[in-house]
Amino acid sequence: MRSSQKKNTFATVKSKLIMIQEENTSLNFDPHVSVDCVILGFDGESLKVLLSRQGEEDPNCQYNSLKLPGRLLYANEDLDEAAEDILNQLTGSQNHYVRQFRAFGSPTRTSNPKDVKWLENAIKQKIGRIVTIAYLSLVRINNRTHRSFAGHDAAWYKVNELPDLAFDHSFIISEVLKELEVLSEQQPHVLFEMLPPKFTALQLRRMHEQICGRDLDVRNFSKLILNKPYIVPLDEWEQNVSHRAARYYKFQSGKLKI
Amino acid sequence: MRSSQKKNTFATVKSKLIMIQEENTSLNFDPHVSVDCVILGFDGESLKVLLSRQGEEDPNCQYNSLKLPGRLLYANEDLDEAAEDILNQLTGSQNHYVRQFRAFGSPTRTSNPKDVKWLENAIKQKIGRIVTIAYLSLVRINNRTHRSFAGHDAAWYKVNELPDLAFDHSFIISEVLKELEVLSEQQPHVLFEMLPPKFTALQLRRMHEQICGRDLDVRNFSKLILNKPYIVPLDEWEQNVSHRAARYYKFQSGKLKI
DNA sequence: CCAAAAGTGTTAAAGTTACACCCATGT
DNA sequence: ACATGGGTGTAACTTTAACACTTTTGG
Repeated sequence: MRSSQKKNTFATVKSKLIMIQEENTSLNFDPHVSVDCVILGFDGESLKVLLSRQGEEDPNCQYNSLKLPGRLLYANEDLDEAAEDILNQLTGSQNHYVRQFRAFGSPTRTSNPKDVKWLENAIKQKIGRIVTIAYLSLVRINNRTHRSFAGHDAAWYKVNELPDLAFDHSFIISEVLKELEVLSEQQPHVLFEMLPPKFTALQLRRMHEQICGRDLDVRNFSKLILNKPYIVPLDEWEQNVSHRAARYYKFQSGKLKI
Repeated sequence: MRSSQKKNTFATVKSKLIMIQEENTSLNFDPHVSVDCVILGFDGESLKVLLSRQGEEDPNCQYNSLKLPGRLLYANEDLDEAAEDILNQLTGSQNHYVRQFRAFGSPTRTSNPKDVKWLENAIKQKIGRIVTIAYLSLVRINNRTHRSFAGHDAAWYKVNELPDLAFDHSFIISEVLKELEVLSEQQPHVLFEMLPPKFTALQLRRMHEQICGRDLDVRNFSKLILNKPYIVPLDEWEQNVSHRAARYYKFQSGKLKI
């Protein structure tokens, strides 16, 4: 033991340092790897995305304080595990849909001066570059969802009215929203993760309208969606509404033949 | 200049080394990031994937010598750039389709002893973990494509008859093939990157059959595909075939309304 | 004239779109 | 009674799937 310690002469240590520095700046430079989650929900009116706020709400703040929830990847952690963990930290372990979306690795994605400032402050080390793996997830908005995450507040924001976000997070969200439109056509059943256990036809239709960005015909929508075997009508109706009460439906995950 | 050099005292250098080592082994341990390309082609009969062979063809070789072409990400290089570069190294700068597919980052994906052996041999440093960003690309198979890549041979292999591959590359390919089936339905025009400039209806149909894994009706296929505006018939026919000569078509990338 | 692959149309079924009126409830 | 949103059906059109015979060419 001792004898191996003794090998740390100035020359040896310095050569190791140079080796590592070269490694970090040349061919095999290793970027940091992070996982960011685009967590989407629907409140009956609008599509919303869960963002975490870093630091003060001061509008003169020196860095972009709103960002997607995410963090650097831990050692020995799978990408999917990291995404699940981030999600659970924020929303508890309720049901949700989560899927890898895409990696974003532009060398300039962390170069905005405001973001550099934040990174240096938050991570306490010089960050050259971060390759992030973005995840798309769909959850139900409820009160428990407003949890703090790593000491920072998380809150829901309408996807149509987003302020400036850190890094390329605005871009990532816009790409995810395009993907969501595809998803709503190909696997409409995953969208039910965003609805309450009981929902009306109107809620269901509004959600689809928000996602595909246009109004849908009421009658055609009923035929196409409400007749699916995985949507079952309940013997419950709205209460105390000043018009004919709407029926409630539930999602039956059993057989989801489309 | 000189005075700043002098700051590299033993203590300073050693503390830097420790800092870097800690950074590499604790919470924010940084995995290596690589880009691997699933390069697909069609030879008129079968779907094929371009694999690179590392080292000898000896069946008793100590490591899995066939793998997807790929490499670690360079500093200041975008993910898409890396994929394009890998592709160009192998195939020249002909037309091709290339798109990010998915990141694979299981901590155990590099733990097969054969693969560890190869990594140590090839990269000359201890590799804890590699997160790879897999790309899907479609190219035309021609003679120029059989290039060497970083000193290793590359060759086409039928996707239905693949031998064991290094790491999780067999899995990555199988996932990409599922994606290709989706792609062939949603953006059938990208498939033309795999066909020669002139092709017959039979070649086109065989390609689709290989991708979707079942036989297609000749007449329906003609109606659905050959009538697309982006497929234009030529006044050329096969020569010297012992049956009625088939017409050649070309792909017109101008207006690809589906 | 035979073998081998090319080329071509019709019909039935399913799915999609467009469109308008009466119903139930609270005020 | 009225204002508000709930709920329902039909007809035209488009898309998909199933299916068989004649044509061209070389040997």
